[in-house]
Amino acid sequence: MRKPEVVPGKENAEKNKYRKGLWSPEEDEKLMRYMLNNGQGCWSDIARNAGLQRCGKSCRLRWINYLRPDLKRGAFSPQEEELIVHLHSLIGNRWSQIASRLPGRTDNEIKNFWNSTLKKRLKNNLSSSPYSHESSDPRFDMMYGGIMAMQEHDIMSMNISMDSSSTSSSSSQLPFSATGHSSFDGSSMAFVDNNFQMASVAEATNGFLQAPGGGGCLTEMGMRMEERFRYGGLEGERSMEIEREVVCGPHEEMMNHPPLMNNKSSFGQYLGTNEQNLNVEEMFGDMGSHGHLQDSLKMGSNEWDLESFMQDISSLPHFL
DNA sequence: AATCGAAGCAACCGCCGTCTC
DNA sequence: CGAGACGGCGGTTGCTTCGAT
Repeated sequence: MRKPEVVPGKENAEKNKYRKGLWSPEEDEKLMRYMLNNGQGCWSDIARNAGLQRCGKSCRLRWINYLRPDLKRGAFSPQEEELIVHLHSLIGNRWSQIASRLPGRTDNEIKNFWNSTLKKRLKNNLSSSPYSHESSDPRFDMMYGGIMAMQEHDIMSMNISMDSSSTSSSSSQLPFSATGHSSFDGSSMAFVDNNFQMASVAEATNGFLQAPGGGGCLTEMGMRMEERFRYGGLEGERSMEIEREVVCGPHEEMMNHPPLMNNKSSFGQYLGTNEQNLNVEEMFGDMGSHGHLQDSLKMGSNEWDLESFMQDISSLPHFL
């Protein structure tokens, strides 16, 4: 935490107008009282009118992260942890989006929790066991161990499951779910799907092993699959281009070792074709008919609609 | 009791998108 | 249409706490 301080120097006069550092109880009280009486508005005005020598941004942050009455205090519940891990596997470091799925939790809180606790736990789980059997928390094995096992056993084919109609089986616990062998033992694991089949995972994993950082990224950090769907230029049609980005390791690993295969054609290579036009309903099954997602997919935007996606994944079963 | 390092967390920084003039 | 203000977000910093030695 930071001590309250005022930066000296004339050149910083503008900055000096505002206090920085820790909030005093008096400041908290001023802001709280003002917010409860007047509600939210322009944060610069709030700071001024509440009699605070803080910039609007600082007030906003304090309110959102600490003073808001609906904030939930205390440790994260196991369910919350699972949801964070699950959502992070889907959308990465979009903390505000993740926070929006956890009532009473802030993006900052979740971000801190992830960086200090969950990330470490994931790492420990991976280093303790390349396969999921011996690690302490099977949920993380599900997330990060499964694909490692695939690579290890050179599975030659797998299907991508978008079967969201199964709402209670283990197959629905991941965006790509393993059915049949939820333990991800690799020896007989297969990703099952109704719709399309990935021709050669071996080819894909070979690609990763050639990534900067070498195969180590697979064995040390596990692998993470991240999908991005692009749909554009197909107005009025349900077909869309799918761009699949497969990356290895947690986020920081991804930053260090950008994925080699991150474009449309590369995924086509995975599939053994140059391009895949996929039906949304086929892709998402029932999920696509839940409303927002399918609608958003038809909008002709070049980026998929995250908001809608987040709304739609609420219809999916949670991790446990 | 003192020291040190890791963990946890509050808050700042800088960037980006949106809005307003 | 461009500039500036503002809000939101993710990344990062640095302080406090706590446990181990």
